[in-house]
Amino acid sequence: MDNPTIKEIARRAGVSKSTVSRIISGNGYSSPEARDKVLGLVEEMQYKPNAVARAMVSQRTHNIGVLLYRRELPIASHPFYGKIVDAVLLEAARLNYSIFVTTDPDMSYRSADFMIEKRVDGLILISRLQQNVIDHITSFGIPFVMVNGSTDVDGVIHIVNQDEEGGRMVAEFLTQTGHERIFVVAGPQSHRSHHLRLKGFTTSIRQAGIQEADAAIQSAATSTFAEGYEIMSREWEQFREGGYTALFATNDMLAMGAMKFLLEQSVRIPEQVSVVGFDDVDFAEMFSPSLTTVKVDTGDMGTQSVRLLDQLIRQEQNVAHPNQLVPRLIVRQSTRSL
Amino acid sequence: MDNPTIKEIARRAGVSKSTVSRIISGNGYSSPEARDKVLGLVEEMQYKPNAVARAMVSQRTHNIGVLLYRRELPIASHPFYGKIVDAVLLEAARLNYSIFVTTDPDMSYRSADFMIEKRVDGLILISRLQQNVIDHITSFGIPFVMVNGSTDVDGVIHIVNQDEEGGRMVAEFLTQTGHERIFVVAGPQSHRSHHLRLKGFTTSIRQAGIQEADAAIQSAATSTFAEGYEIMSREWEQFREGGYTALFATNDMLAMGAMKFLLEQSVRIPEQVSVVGFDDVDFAEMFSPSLTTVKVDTGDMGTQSVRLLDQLIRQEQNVAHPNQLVPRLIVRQSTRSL
DNA sequence: CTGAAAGCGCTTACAG
DNA sequence: CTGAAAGCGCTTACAG
Repeated sequence: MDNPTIKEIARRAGVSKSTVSRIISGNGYSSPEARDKVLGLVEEMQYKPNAVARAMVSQRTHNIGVLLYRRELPIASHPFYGKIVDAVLLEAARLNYSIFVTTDPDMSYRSADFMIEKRVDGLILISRLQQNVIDHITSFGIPFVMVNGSTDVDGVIHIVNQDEEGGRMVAEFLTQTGHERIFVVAGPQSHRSHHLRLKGFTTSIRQAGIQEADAAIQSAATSTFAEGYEIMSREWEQFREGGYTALFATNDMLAMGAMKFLLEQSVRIPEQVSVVGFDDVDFAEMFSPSLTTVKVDTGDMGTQSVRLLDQLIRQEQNVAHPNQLVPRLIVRQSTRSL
Repeated sequence: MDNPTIKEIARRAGVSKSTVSRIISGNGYSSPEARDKVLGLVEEMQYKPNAVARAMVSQRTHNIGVLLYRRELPIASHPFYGKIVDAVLLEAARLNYSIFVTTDPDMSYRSADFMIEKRVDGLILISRLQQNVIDHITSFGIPFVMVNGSTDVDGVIHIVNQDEEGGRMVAEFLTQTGHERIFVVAGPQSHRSHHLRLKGFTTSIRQAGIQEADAAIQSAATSTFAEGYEIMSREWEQFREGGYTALFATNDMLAMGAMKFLLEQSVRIPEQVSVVGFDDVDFAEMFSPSLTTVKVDTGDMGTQSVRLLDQLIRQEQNVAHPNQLVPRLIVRQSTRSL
């Protein structure tokens, strides 16, 4: 029942453990006879090298920890962060790493410490993380990269989208299609992405000579569908009386939550109101009407995070900080020209 | 930079490695003086026990591998399976296991073998897996449980929903609310859950004396939103001319895909057609109109899978096979009484 | 090309 | 209560 060891193979093959090790790992010389014998036994006995023992001597586990800092569910199934995780999984497999996925509802050191005890080769930190957690991780000298974090940190590789540019794209698109009265639902401004999306949007809108926009910015406490719905229902009076022709939310979930409320009030989208989101989560295309949005390349985020982390782990010199990812406006059914 | 070891602590504390080990692990006796000294150093040097070394001697890694057998993205972010993964993550943390999440697009032994090499304590197998993979894993004697697999396997703990019962609930709900002409989109019948949902539905519908239903069953090749949309557009003529007042799909994604097509044809839901799905993925409630569906308790699936696996790992006697989870009909905006 | 020895960082009897 | 020794399953110089 127990897995056979190199020792057992050596015994049966009539050679030393060293020889078996060399043959299996492919490092060093071996005679064809020994090779045939050993490889035959490996096959026959279904020998699987013990990665734990290997890690012990090589001081490399080939494991990477993904830390998803989220206070609540969903975690891995999050419509945005889950996409990053998926890409991480795929790229990690390509580079022969295994992935520990962990979360830390308490936003404490706990899960980071746990990963350190497991001696992961590196860490991928996703979403909101406090400065103190980063300091803590840094103090252990373990390689890590951040993905879409709340804030930039000096010297830390941080993979993010050009969110300000994305916000600008939304503003230009809406103004160029004739919208002037725009209602904005702005996600938590403590998070870099929501902050920059709003900033890019408002800056651009002002440049287009639209002033009223300011008054129509609603702050969302979270970035969820429920929150979008809630805000819209709370501000329904103001919205209706404001003569708004468009709505922009700093992410898709907020946008769709708001949209659902509007649809329930029999507001016709896009005939009466155009709606734009941000992220391009899967559901954006599925919603009815499908949502015009700015696509964030979450696949690239995940892929890059693994590649960069791998470079850090392998101690490559001068690992270049990544360029911010280029967003792309995707026009769907939820918007129209006036 | 390197993590301090027990040896270093021992040296500084002026005691032996054995003593340090006993104090840190809490097994065995130690004097208060030694304890103070050692614990002080642990704190000061930020000592983190090396879980790899511990695993080496204890023959337990406290790691669990989650194998998601899926041919395509999404993986961890899958609207249904991702929920199971989330629950697994949470329960695993509670029981002090770390989770490797892996996938295997080739449906081969590869990722299973990889997990075996990593010497995980056990495996959680989710979704479609071939019998040969199961045989392969079984041959290694590693504890594992299945969650929502394609098929039952003798002696293997398999956590599933009462899908046949759920199908029956849908049929009863629709017939009792006056529907007789029901259009059915049936997901891949090679998968246990789709098969049983359809079976429960058709059996019940026949008992209610409705015969025509048979003719209206459309087979879906996959269980995706795109497939639901595609089928509905392909069968649009037949659907319109058939006078159907209701549509049942064996999962939510198919249902919403079909619904989106209908909405695009200006079909009013539920006024003209009632739609029922199955699963209760997050989107079901968010969709507009929100989808009436049968809730599968994915949270419980994930939680139970970890608990049962833990029992197998700890070699508890007589681990009871779990009861099938009880589904629950959730009536939302997409259905109405005739 | 091969084998004996040391060592990766722990834990666990065992003797004292 | 404490320490020396052996061992978990490998890899890696080193000598031959």
